[in-house]
Amino acid sequence: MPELPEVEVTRRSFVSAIENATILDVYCGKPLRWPLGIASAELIGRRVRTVRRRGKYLLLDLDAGMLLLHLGMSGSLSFGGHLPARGAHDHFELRTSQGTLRLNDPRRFGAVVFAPHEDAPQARKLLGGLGMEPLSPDFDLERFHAGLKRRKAAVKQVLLAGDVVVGVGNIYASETLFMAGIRPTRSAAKLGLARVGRLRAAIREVLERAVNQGGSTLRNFSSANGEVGHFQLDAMVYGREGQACRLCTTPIRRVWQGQRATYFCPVCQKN
DNA sequence: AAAAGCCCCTGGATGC
DNA sequence: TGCATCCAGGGGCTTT
Repeated sequence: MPELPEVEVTRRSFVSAIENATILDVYCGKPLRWPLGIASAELIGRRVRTVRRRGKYLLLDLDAGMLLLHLGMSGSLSFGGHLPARGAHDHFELRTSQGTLRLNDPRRFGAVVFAPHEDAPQARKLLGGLGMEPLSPDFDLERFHAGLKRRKAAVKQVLLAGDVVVGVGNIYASETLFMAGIRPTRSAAKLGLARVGRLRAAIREVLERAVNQGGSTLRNFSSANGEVGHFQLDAMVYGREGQACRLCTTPIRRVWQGQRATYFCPVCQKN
């Protein structure tokens, strides 16, 4: 579900529909990861300026303050004038003059947090440590290389940590390292410029393609306006333990790194 | 400062 | 069919 492409596709699917809408009512269901941080009544009457994205966070800019929204592992948004009746996992709703924004999140790892402004502690706590945006021009080779240089941990885990580059989730981490021919357990600091260059290209390519094709469909992703993503991630390694590598037929291996599965081809990803 | 573990929660798949 | 176990796409927090 929500890796960077899904979050971006979701944003695009409702940003123009919600811009300039006035908040009429707020619904909070079961608690999410953190409390909203403001009495919901205080949001009523404020207007939604626009919706931005930073990493996997959506930022709803209000005329006073902002809402930071995260989809966690199982969250999805819908926006519309006539949404179906609320279900058991619909835990947050913003009813506006232009439609209702609804968060469905079975596992409730997601969050909606109010911050008075982007430099306020509530926002800095969540956004402060984020790395470069992979699809923006500031994701250049030198800075990426420098960022990896000062991390001795395994490159897979550095990608996931998001403090060097954001938006590379567990699936894309395995996939992009395969594309770049890099062993996931390799120390990030030890990667040479050529490999870092291949990794950077792989990250850009995969994420960009997924965004352009409407979000990857790791299961059944659909954006806030109900459109279904068409990008079938044809995994080269992810989820393919024991199956033949699509390039060299060697069985794909699975290892655990920081309580998460990593997949790689021992031959195509020598080091 | 960085790295390693832990944990939040529900549901689907699998195995007995 | 029922029940237990394992696993899941994230990431902040606490402990080393």
